[in-house]
Amino acid sequence: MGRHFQFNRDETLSKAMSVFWQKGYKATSMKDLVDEMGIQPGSIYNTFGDKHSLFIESIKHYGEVVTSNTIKVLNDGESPVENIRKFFQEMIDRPSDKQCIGCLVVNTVVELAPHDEQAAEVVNTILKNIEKAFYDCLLKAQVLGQISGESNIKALASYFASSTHGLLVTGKSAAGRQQMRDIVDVILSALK
Amino acid sequence: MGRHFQFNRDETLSKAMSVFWQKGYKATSMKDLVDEMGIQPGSIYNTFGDKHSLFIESIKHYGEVVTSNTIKVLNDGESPVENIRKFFQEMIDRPSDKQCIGCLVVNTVVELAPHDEQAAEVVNTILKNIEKAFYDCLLKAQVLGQISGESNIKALASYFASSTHGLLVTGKSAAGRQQMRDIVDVILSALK
DNA sequence: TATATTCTTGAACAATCATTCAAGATTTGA
DNA sequence: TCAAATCTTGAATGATTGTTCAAGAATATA
Repeated sequence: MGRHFQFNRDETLSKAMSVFWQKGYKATSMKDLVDEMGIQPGSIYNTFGDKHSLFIESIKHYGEVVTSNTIKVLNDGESPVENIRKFFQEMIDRPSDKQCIGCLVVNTVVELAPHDEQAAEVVNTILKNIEKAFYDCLLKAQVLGQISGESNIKALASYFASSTHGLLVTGKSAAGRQQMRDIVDVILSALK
Repeated sequence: MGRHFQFNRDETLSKAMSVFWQKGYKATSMKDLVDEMGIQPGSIYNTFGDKHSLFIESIKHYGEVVTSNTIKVLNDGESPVENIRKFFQEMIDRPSDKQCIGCLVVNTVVELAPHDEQAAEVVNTILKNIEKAFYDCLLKAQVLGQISGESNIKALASYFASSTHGLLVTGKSAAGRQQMRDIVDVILSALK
């Protein structure tokens, strides 16, 4: 019994995530969140706890979306190597979408991870899962004979993850489309 | 005439830079700066203007140091290719130094560049200079016949810059030493 | 319909933020 | 030695921060 919630939990969490994604943790004020989420401070605290808890839940949500999406792209179709190409092609297409806001996980690694243990743990888990997705994909490629059996696919997986971070940073700077394409071409040459 | 400055401008700027480097722009309070720089708010405002101006000057200072250091490493000795290897070797050795604080330029690209035009311009200039240092080095390598004349060295320069960003992000996460070495090995395989 | 329960509101809170400025300290030139 | 000039100090400022809470609104059960 009692009054029902007037808002959808997942929807408001998604909106909070969006604000943190665009502005970063510190630069996002409670006022920003109230404005964007469309509910009052009391409801936010009642539902999500304090600002930090809301942020942690936001990264977790973001991580789930990104991880499952990555796994999907890397497992689609029948050619693992082609899937990795597709993954990086999508990286190039992203920055022009919306307003070039990069990746919440990378943003968090840079802004908070060194001083926020809880945030560090969450993002490290996400990064590990994405690296594992690369590893699984490379293993398939190796089994299919698309890449040499002598390749160090553990190293390659770490490399692709790190290259992704690099692209996300580069994409936030003044890098142009062609430059991003050039970089991706070289990154993918590691598969030859 | 009038009272002399009781502090060294460059020394206090260097200390401010250090705080911004460790904590980020938003997370650094004026109190932090007063404590670390060892001078009172009035002196800071009198000498550097407001917090934002002090930050801009801090990145510029950081950029000069990093750019000249990169140029030095990439031009040392007689083997350009070997210099690139050395550059990335130093990247691996860094994270354990001090407390793994990454790179102020990359931190700024992520935290401020999308919303702070002035900061964006400063860091983009720095990034362009570092990429140019890679380009000049690769050009030398090509002239010396260390890499193929058909290599797209403009693309390679962008790639090495982006790979550096990636390593700086990866180094801030839970990545271990061996993982960093693995990644650098693959990065450098683009030179073969 | 009355009561208990639960969510919503938004004003109020203390803490912290960046910034200012008048008073004091130090120096130079007269 | 006095006066003008300039730097230093740190308390005070008003704005903004994250958070709380009492009052009001909505719902379920009896």
